[in-house]
Amino acid sequence: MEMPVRVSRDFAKTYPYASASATECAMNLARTGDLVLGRVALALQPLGVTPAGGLVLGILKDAGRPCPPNYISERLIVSRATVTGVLDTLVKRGLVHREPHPTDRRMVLVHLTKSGARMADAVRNTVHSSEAEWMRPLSERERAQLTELLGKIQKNLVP
Amino acid sequence: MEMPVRVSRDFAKTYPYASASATECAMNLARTGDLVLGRVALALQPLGVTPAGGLVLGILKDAGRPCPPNYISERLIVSRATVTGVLDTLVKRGLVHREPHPTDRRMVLVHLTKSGARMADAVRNTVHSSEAEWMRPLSERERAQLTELLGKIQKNLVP
DNA sequence: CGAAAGTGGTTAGGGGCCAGACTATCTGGT
DNA sequence: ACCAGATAGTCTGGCCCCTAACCACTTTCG
Repeated sequence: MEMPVRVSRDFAKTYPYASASATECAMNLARTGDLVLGRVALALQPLGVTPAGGLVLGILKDAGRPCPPNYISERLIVSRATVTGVLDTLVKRGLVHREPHPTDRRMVLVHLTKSGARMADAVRNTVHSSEAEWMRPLSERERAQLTELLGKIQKNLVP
Repeated sequence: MEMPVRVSRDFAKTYPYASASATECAMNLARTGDLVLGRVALALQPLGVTPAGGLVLGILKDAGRPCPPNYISERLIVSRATVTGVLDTLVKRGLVHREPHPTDRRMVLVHLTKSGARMADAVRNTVHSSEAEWMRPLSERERAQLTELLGKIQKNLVP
């Protein structure tokens, strides 16, 4: 497969209303993002934790105190239903446990266990050292450029 | 949320072995890729087809003839088991049907139905016109830069 | 020829993600 | 005090994705 992915030679003729450069950006963005996510999953596999689980542990660790699932869902930019599922698997692995909120009985507080806290550190270390590896072919200048370009797209996409 | 996503001020102190620029690239890559995929799903929703299903229809359309699932799985860079599932939902929607291979009895050939072929076109049109929208904030020069940078990362990630 | 190795598709089981529905609980305004 | 609306967490049912195991069929090779 070509890298980066390119549109076919007659793209402009087949899709006159489209933009070849935009399509190439979108395809390569999706592809590279997917590759990176796959690599994260691979790097975390030996730790016995999934990317989603690792992110949740990091959020709890950063907060420095037990948090309700709703807080996690906002940070992760993911639905509350999804957080319920991720927490279930973290509980199964003994990295986290749920306790009722002392005053608001609608809520639950998610606590990091000892091994959950250790795992949060291990995840950060693993992921951050992998990232340096992945981005090696880019100079500092190119990395700054890439981040800027991605930021522009995000601003346009998020509103 | 900041865009692009930035690492905290004391990142270098907390993770001395890591690279802040690499981490920012990775975070924004994952985030932007995810945003784009979400937008694709959103754009396709009115058509009643999912991104994975849309890609399969496109592969069949491009091939111009019935294809075995294995071929689709290689093109999609996805496991055969996943293709089985995606085909099941396409069959349910009447966009595709399976026929036994005439000579090799291990295989199946996936045929586009009439409405599947129409859907393949609709998907392409919808996605390509959305892409132009998403990339609007980038000049032609910036788009070329972005594609090049992503290509470098891919080359480093794939082997 | 006939067994071993390879290939193609599916199934089973584990996650992750979502929308929508449901329950329990809080809060605000009358 | 009370009820309507907001909020928190969960469950259901879909879809996507993976690995491993399985079965049927082909190919290869002694």
